[in-house]
Amino acid sequence: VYRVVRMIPEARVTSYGHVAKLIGMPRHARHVGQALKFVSPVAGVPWQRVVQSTGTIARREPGGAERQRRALEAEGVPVRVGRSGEFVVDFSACGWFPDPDEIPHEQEEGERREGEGGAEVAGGG
DNA sequence: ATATTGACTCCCA
DNA sequence: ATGGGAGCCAATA
Repeated sequence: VYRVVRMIPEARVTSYGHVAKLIGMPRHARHVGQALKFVSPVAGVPWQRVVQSTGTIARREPGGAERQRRALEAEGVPVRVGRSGEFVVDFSACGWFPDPDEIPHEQEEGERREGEGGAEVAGGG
C-alpha cells in the first residue's frame, strides 16, 4: 500500500479502491484506509492523496478530514466544500488513476522509471 | 465461534 | 443528484 501511495504524483489524487487495485487487492479498499491512518500520524507517505471514489474526503474524527484538506491544498490541489461541509476534490482536474499494469510489482530498490507521465484523466469516460 | 465496526464501493430506487 | 442496502475483508470485542 505505502509503495503505491508513495508513487502518487504531487498535486494528484486517487481513491482507496484504486490503490487497492494497484496492489492487487481490489476488494481491500477499506484496508487501504486502515493502513493509511496508520501512517498519517508519522507522515512519510502522501496519504492525503487518497480519497473516496467519489472524490470526497472520508469523514472521521472532527478535524481529521480538514487535516487532509489542508494537506491537499498545501500542494496545490483545489478542494471544494459541499453543502454538508464535506471536502471534495476534482478527479477531472487532478485525478490519478493509472492502469494496474502500469504499476510495477515488487519493484526492487535501485531500479527506477524515468519520466512516467500520466496524462490520462478519469471522469472523461 | 458469532456479532460489530471501519479513512470503501457498487447497485438500485 | 440523493438516499438506502448489500457486499467486502480484517480487526476487535
